[in-house]
Amino acid sequence: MTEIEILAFALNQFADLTPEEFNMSINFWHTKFYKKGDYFNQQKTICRYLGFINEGVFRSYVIDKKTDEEKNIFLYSKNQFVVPFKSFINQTPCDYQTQALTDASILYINIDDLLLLYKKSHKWERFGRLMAQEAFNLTIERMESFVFKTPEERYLDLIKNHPDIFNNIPLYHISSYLGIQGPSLSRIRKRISKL
Amino acid sequence: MTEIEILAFALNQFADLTPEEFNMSINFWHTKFYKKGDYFNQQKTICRYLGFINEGVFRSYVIDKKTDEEKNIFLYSKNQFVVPFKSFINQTPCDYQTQALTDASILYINIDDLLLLYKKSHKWERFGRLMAQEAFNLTIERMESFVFKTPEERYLDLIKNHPDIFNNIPLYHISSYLGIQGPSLSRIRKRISKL
DNA sequence: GTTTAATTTTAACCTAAGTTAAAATCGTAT
DNA sequence: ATACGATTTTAACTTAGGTTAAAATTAAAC
Repeated sequence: MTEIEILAFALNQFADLTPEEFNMSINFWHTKFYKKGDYFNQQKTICRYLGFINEGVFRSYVIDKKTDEEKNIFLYSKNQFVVPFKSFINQTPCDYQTQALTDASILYINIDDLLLLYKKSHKWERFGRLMAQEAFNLTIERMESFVFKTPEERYLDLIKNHPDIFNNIPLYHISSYLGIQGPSLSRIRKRISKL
Repeated sequence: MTEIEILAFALNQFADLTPEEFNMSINFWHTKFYKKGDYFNQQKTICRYLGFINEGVFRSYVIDKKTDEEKNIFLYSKNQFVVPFKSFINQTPCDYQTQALTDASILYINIDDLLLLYKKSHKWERFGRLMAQEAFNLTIERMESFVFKTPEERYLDLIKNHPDIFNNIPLYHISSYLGIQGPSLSRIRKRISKL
C-alpha cells in the first residue's frame, strides 16, 4: 500500500470514511519529512496542522520551570495522529513543543482545509468530533495510568502496547514519559530482569 | 437568581447561548435532589444524563481491583457540570460510579433531548463541541498535575482553586483524589503548618 | 450529656523514587 | 581498531510516600 492508501484505510477504520469521502480530502494532504530533532510545532504558537505518521516517533514535551528538565507529555508513533491536541482542538497557543525523535515522515492537513471538509460533509464533521474524542480518550487513559499504576506497570504497558515506540527511542525519553528519573528506570529494569 | 437563571447565565458564559437559545431547552431541564451517598450514575451503565450542580459536591470513583480501595477520579461542585464525561461523550458503559458526597441538587438534561437541541440549533451543536473540549481540558489539566506537581502542590492547588470542594468533604476523599494515602496527607498538612 | 461511630493524626517500619556523580556500556565516526 | 560522545547503569545517600495498627480527635446519635 502507498502511504496515502494507508491513511485512507486508517481513516475508514477510525471514522467510517469511505474511499469517496476520503477522496474529497486527497488534495489537502501533504507529505513532509523530518530529520531526528526537527520540530513539528513550536511552543506558544497555535498549531494549525494535523499530522498522520507514516514512519517515525514524535514527542510533545515541556520544560519544567522548577527543575529545567524536559518532560515528555505524549509520544506518537506510526499510523497515529501527531498533534498537540490541546492547541489544535482549542486553537490556542501551544504549551508544548513537538519534536521528531527519529527521522520521520508524515502526511499533514491544514486546519483551514479540515474546517472546509467539516462544512462540506457530515462524515468529515463526524471525523472532527471523533478526533476530539480520541484526544480525550488518550488523555484520560494517561491520567488514569498515573492514578492506578506504578511506574513499573506503566513501563511494562508501554513495552506491550507500543513496542514501536519502545524500540526506537532512548530510555531517557521513556523515563521522562513514565514520570520518573533515569536511575529509577534502571532500577525498575533490574528488578524486572530478576523475575 | 433562581436556579434556572443561574444555569442560563452559566451557559451564556460557557457557550455564548443567548436567553432565546437557552429558552429552547427550558422544558428539558429537570431538578433532582440527592441525599449524601446517593448515586448520579452506576458503573457499567451508559450515562444518559448531563447534570449541572446547583448545590453540593459529587465524585466519580473506581474500585481498584488490586487493593480493593476506592479511588476518586474527578470531583465536581457548584455551578459545574457533573457527568462521567468518558461514558457520556462516547456513550459507552461507564467505568466510574458518580456519587453525591453531600446533600445536593442538580438540574439535568437527557441526552436524547440534548441531541435534539444539537439538530435544531447551530449554537447548541457548538455547546456540544465545547462540552467535549471542556471534558478534555479538565482531564489534561489533571493529567499534567500528576506529571508536573507533587502531592503537596496538588493539595495546595485544590485549596486555592476549589475551596467549595475542600471545605465540604472529608479529607480521606481529598487524599484519594490527590492520589495518596490518608497518612501521607496528614504528613503533608503537618509539614505545611510548620512553614 | 454520654456513648458510639466516623474521621484524622500519629507512630514505626518498609519501599521506592529523587539526587548526584562516577563508572560502564554502547555506537559511531574517523 | 580507536577514540569520542551519547546513553545506561551503578552506587551512596536522602526524601517522601505506603502500610498497618493504634491513639486522638471530632461529629453524630441516642
